[in-house]
Amino acid sequence: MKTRSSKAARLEDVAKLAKVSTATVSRALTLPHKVKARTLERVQQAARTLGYVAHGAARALASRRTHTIGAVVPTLDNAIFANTIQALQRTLDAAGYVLLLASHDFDADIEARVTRTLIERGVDGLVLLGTTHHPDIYRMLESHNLPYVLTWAFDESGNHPCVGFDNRAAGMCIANHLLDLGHRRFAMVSGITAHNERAQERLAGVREALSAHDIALSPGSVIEKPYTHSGGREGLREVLKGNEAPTAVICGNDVLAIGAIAECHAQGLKVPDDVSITGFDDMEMASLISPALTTVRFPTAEMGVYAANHLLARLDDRSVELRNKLPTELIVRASAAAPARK
Amino acid sequence: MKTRSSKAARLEDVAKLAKVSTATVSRALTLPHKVKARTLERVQQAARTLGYVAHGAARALASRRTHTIGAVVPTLDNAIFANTIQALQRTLDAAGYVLLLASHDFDADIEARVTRTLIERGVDGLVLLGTTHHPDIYRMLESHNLPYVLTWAFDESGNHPCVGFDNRAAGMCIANHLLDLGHRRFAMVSGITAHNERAQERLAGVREALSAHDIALSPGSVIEKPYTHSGGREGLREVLKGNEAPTAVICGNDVLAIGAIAECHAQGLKVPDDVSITGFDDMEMASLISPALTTVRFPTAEMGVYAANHLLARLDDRSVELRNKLPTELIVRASAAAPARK
DNA sequence: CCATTGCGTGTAAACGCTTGCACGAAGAAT
DNA sequence: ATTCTTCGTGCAAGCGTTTACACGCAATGG
Repeated sequence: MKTRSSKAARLEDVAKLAKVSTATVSRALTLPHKVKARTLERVQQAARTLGYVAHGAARALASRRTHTIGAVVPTLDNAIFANTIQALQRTLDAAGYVLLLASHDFDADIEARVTRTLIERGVDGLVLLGTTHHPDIYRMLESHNLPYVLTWAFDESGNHPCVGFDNRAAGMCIANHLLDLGHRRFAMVSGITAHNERAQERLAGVREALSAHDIALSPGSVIEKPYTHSGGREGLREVLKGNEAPTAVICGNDVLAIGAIAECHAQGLKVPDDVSITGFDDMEMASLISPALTTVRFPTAEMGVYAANHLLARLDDRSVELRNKLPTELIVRASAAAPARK
Repeated sequence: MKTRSSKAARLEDVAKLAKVSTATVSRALTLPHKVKARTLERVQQAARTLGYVAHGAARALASRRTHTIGAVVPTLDNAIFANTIQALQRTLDAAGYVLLLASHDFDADIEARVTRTLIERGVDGLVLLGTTHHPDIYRMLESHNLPYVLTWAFDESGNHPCVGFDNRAAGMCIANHLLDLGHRRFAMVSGITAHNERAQERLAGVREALSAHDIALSPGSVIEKPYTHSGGREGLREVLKGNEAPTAVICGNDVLAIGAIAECHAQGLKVPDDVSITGFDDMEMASLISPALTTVRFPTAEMGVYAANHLLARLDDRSVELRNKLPTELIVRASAAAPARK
C-alpha cells in the first residue's frame, strides 16, 4: 500500500506523519536508544507505512560516512580472488557495510584509475591486493586519510596495514618438497612478475631454495605467463623446449598448474611419472583434478574476513594490529612424486 | 605536492584558484564542451595542483545520480557467476559507472535485505540474477522507479527486463543428447530447486525430453544438492543407491558434475564407460578435467555485458529491447558416451 | 524549596555539489 | 545602427540528511 504517488518518502514525510521533528526521526532510525520508546515506535510505524528508505547520498554528505568499503582486485575470473571477495563481502554485510568492487586485469594504470573512482564514490575504507601499487594510489590514500589494508601479501617494510602471508616462504616450501623428493632439474611457469610482488616473491623463494642445493634456474626454464589455463599450457610447452627436460615444473598458481597438467595429458606425458607439477593457492579444484595437485594452501577466505574486520575496527576507532601474517600449508597430493630413475 | 594540509580540496578551492565560480568548475569537470577552452584549461590545471577529487555523495545528492549500479548474485564462489560479474564490472567501468556488489548464498530473505541496502546506497540501476525474487524486491524496485534487469533467465511472462536463455531448452537438449546416445536409465543431481527457477527449469526440461520417450525420473533418482563439489559427490552416491543404477547422470551444473566425476573416480567407476555424466554452464574447467565434460554452454560474459549496456541505455534515455534471449550450445566432450551393452 | 543534572526533543546550520535562471558580451540578422 | 541570438559565466537555491546546541521538563540532592 503505497501512500505517496510520485516520489519516494523523505525524512520530513516520516517526521510529519509521526508528528516529530526530522532530527528525532533521524535519531530514532540510527540511534534508537536515544529516543523514548513511545516515540521510537511512532516513528518506526510511520517509516513503515511510507515505505521509507533512507537517501544514502544525503546521509553520506551530512555524516561524512558512506558505510561503503571499496575493493580493488586484479580479476574475479580467478576463483581464488573471488573467494577472498566473497568472504570480504559477507563480513562487511554483517556489519552493515556495502562493497564497491573494481578490477583491473593486472594493469597498474587501470588500477590507479579505478581506485580513484572508488575514492571519489566516497568509500570509507579500501581493500587492495598486493603491496605494489601506483604511487598515485598511495598518494590519494594519504591525502584523503583513508583507512586501507593490503591483502594477499605481507608488507615486510612495515609501512602498510596488511593481511597476508609469506609468498617467498611458500616458494621455498614447494621447492624444498620437490628437492626432498629427489628432483634436480626444475622449471618454473611463473605468473607475470612485473608489478606483482606475489609472483616475484614466489619465484625468489624457489630460487633461494634451489640455490641452497647449488641449482640455478636457467633463463629458458623460467617462463612468465598470465594466470590462465592457456598460460599454463603454453608455459609447459615452452619449458619443455629447453635442452634438458625438467623433471619438475613449479607453476605460479593452481590455474597455471591445472593448465600445465592438461597440456601434459594432451602431449601424452604422465603426471607425475614423467614430470611433477605443482601449484600455489590450493583452490578447490586442486583436489578434484587428476592427478590431484600438490600445492600450497593460502588462507584466502580468512584474508577477506580479516581485511573487513580490520577496517571496521579502525572506522570504529578500535585499535587493531596493523599487520597480520597468516600461515600457509604445504598440501601434498599426487601431482608431484619422485622423479623416474634414468 | 600537496597544497592543502588538513582536508581534501573542495570545488570551491578549485574555483578560487582558477578564479571562476564553482558553477563553472562543476561544468568544466562534467561538461567540458560547455566552457571556453581557456577556462577549461585553467580549471583543469587548478584541479590538478590541488589534487581535487570530487565528493561523490555531494554530487549524487545534487544531481540525483550516483553513477553506481548494484548487482545481487547468489555467490561469487561459483566461477560462473564471477564470470558474469567480471564482464559486468568491466563494461560499467568503461562507461564511468561503479559496481556495488552483494551476495546472498541462495537465501531469499538475505537477498531482499541486501537489495534494500543497495537501493538505500542509491544505485542508479540494479542487476538481479534469475526471475524468482522476494515480492519486497519487486515492490521496492517499483516504488523507487529503479531500472533493473534480470540475468541468467529469460522471463517468459514478459513482465521484466531480462537477458538470459532458455534453461528448459538446455535441459531438453542435454537429455536428448543422452537419449540419442542410447541411454534409457537416468538420474539427475539437481541444484536446490526451491526459489530457483533456473534449477527448476533445467529439471523440467530433462523430464520433458525423457517423457517423450516414455521415461520418467523416479523420485529416488532426482537428488537436490547445493551447487558445490561435495554436493556433486554426495548426489552421485545417493543416486547410485537406487535399485537400478543409472547409465547417465545429469548434473544441475558443472560444479556438481565435476564433483560427481571425482566421486566416480573415488569409487572406481569409469566415466563414461560405466556411467555418463553431464553438466550445465561450460565453465572453463569443464574442458580441462578428465574426462572432459559434456555440458551446455551458457553465454555468461555476454549476459554481464548486455546487462550493463541495457541499464546504461535506459539511464541515458536511449531505447533498448526489454528482453534478450541468448543462444545456448551443446558442448559434446568425453564424459558422456553410449552406455555399455549389457 | 531551589539548584543541579540529565533526558528527550526541536531548531537550524552545515555537508559539497549541480543546475535553473539571469545577465552581459559578442556575433548575426535585419 | 538596432534588434535578436547565442554563448559563457555567475548567482543562489536547492538536494535530504546529520548533529551541535538550546530548551524545557522531571527527577535528584542538598
